[in-house]
Amino acid sequence: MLDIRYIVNNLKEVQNALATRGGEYPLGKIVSLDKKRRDILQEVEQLKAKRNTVSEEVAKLKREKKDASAIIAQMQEVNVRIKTLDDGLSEVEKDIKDIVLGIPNIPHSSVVIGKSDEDNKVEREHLKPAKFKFTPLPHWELGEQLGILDIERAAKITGSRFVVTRKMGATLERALINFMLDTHLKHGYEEIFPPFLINRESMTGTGQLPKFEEDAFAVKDTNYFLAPTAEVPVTNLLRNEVIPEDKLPINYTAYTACFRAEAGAAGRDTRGLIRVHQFNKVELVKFAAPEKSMEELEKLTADAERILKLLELPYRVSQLCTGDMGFSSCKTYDIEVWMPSYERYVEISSCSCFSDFQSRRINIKYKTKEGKSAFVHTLNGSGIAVGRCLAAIIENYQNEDGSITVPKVLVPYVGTNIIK
RNA sequence: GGAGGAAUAGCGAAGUGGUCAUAACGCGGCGGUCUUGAAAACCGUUUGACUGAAAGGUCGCGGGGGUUCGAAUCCCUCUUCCUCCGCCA
Repeated sequence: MLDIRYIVNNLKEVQNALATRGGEYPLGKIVSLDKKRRDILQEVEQLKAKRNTVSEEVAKLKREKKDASAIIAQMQEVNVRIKTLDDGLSEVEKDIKDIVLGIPNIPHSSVVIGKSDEDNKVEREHLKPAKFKFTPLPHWELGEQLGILDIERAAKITGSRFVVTRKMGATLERALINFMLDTHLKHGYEEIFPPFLINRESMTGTGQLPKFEEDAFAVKDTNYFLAPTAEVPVTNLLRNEVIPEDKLPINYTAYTACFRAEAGAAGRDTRGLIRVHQFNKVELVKFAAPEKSMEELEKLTADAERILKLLELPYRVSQLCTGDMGFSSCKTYDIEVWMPSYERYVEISSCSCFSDFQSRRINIKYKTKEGKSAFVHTLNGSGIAVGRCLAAIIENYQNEDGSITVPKVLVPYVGTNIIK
């Protein structure tokens, strides 16, 4: 949520900044509604001040055992007016909020301006994709062949876009989760294991709702949603809290299963582990002072990259242009891993700074020693998507005989260096 | 799932319709006096949001709603916590 006062005072600038995202937003409407709000506020507060004064008079008269019925009757009338104004006020406030909640974050000034993913800027690449002397198999074929992926039976249990991992596949998946968490713990992150069911307020806080309700699974007859990412529970961990400045930055890492309806993805990436309704992910979440948040974004991205470096997987990092960034983000780096069967890079992590967009929604502040308080900046990124990582390992580490070499760092976790 | 109790400042806690919540009292924090330094003692200080050019005003006693001229206090509702019972991994 943007700062309404900032919108009102910097209308042109906000308009231009949002235009780089390629959308149009009713900012003028906000300005006029805000004017209306303040007009009502002024009138109703004056009346309330009067009421407070008169109430004191009533108390005084009663104490002196005098008659107060005249001014009480007068106040009854004033109260009717107050009630009307108050109702009008909450209506205007709701209208403003409805609009503001639909407006995306302002891109950071350093972000590349562009329309679509074609305008994203590749920042760096790590390792060259390997050239196979044979035709590499896609992970779903090799996985089924080795009996470590069972997509058909997953469909029996639940439906399409679900997977079952088995034997070394299951072990490898569990190993990846532990390896990722262990690595982040070594680099200053605190481990969080949150609930997978999330209430509406939390989903709204981090921006999944109200705009993207169709992307989430709702639990029938409850107020709960299945977590689409650990970002939601972990960011909301500090909702309505004030953090002493010397505690910043706060670094959390969390493993959760993630659940996504993939409503708009019919026919895309239908095979294998790439686009499924339930997947595992290790997430990184940071809370930082505003002047440090861009620096922390670089660190967070490096922390996510570290996983791929240690796994020795080829990847690249792109900065998303204004037109391709997510709704709440002010700057985003995507990390993409090389997927031989696709013959292209596939997103495996998305690292974003949200400035105070989320913290204003969910009221997370920090307080300096001098007693000044302001909204913190929130950041998060996958550290990294486990399912896609598993797919990348299967494909990039496959051998001609249909076996898979286990990445060196995972050997202690799985107890073998080859899967066959 | 059933029965009862509770929620007030950083913490504990008083206040149960109108001389006051810039909230008694205690602890903690911060500043100071004293001290070579520290402790103790003493003195002072210690919420946030909105609105307004300012003076000022409004709101905030877990959240929301209601009664009243006036609500921390009465009523409804939701949430969380505690105690007991039942069930359970």
